[in-house]
Amino acid sequence: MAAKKKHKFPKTTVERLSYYFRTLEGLAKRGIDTVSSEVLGSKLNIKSSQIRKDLSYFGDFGKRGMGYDVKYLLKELRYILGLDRRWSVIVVGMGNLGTAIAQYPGLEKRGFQVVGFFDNSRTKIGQEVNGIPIRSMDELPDFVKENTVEIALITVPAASAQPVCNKLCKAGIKAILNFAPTPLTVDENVKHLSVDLTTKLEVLTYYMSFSKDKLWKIFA
Amino acid sequence: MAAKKKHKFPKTTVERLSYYFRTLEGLAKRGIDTVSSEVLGSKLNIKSSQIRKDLSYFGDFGKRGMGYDVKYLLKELRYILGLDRRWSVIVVGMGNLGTAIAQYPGLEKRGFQVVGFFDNSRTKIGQEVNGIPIRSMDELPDFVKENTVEIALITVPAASAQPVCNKLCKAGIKAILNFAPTPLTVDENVKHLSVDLTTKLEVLTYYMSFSKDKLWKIFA
DNA sequence: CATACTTTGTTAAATAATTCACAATAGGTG
DNA sequence: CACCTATTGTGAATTATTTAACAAAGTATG
Repeated sequence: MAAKKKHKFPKTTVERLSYYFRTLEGLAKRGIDTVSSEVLGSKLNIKSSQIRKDLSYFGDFGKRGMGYDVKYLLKELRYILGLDRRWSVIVVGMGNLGTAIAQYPGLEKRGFQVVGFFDNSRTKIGQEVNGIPIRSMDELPDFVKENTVEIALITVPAASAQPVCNKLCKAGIKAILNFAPTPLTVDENVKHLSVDLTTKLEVLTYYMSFSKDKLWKIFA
Repeated sequence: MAAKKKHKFPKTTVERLSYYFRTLEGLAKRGIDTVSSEVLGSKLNIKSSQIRKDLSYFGDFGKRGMGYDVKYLLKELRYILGLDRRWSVIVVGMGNLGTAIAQYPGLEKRGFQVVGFFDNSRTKIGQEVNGIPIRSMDELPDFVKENTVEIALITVPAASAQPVCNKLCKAGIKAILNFAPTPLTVDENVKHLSVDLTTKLEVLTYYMSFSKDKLWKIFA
């Protein structure tokens, strides 16, 4: 089952796989059961050769002359992206952003089960969001262990992000998605990425001010 | 004043400039007025040569033997990133995410002035957020023109993102930051980027499932 | 003011990512 | 079943990005 090939591949490949997956879901929903790299690429503004190469890092999923079977490729990508299982997620920092993300329906849909909320504000602790209580930061280490939580979303202000991150690492979390606009120093073995609203806006204003270039096609 | 050099530069350079800017702000706040590329790099897990190269695309901002004057470099980066002026921003889609972002203090701090909210839900129109009323989508074109709005944040569900985008382009918006998990087709001359929570999570779960690699240092 | 020390800006080298181009192959057709 | 068309998978070529290395240029010191 999938992931059978050897080579190193570009860091951006995995991100593109996610886009392919999403686009294929749309095709499947419309009852389309075969797609060529050319057609898939045209929907994403990606060259067909890029798609074929990305997929080839993981296996031979297509049929020459015929293209890719949508359902089969979806199954393979689901496996590669780790979406064939459920992941337990906690949200740390229940301000506006944390609360919004906690209720984002896209999480459940992809198998990300939000099982706990944490904050250190007296007024917030004990309140419920989606029927789940907001817990004190002191409860975090035990909670992570008892519920085998693997992923944490950090939605605290920039200044508290690093201490929160340290606590999460110590508690044995496996991955962190950071929404605080600050770089984090994270344990070697903990995967982490940041999502950064402010930086994206600044990239936009740079291009608005100085450039006629289009931005990345992939983000289109 | 800045932006004086010729060459093409990597697409990722602008994003890094934003990180440099943010880090320099921190240094300035701590009263530090000179920094070397080495020290700046160590704070961001970026090689000093990368920093020097990125900056060199835009000008000669440092002094050999001395490093960079923090305040001066901040001023130059502020100019390059278009942060030396105010930008009028609207938010389209006032669900949880839209509401959260509308109240994000980082926007005002960087000169992004949120001047209008739009939604098409009867129950939401007329309500106020931060003292600003939520308006009907019908009012959008006139509002954009009358208030010279340049940036729109799309926080509607994936299915409505493209129609909203079309409306924004027609209304003469200059840039779009898309939070809906779907690719958009946008007018040639409208800059746009997407911020994608789901994709980032899927990248994480791929790496959790299959790889011992660290993720990008820049996002650390 | 000569020497030692720093640290930039830049050219060259090394790596990485994308795109091209085409042989290999599956399926359809007469 | 021979030929035609479509489209993959991939090695080679191209393009893009990062890193190394170092001369140039500044400060500090005795």
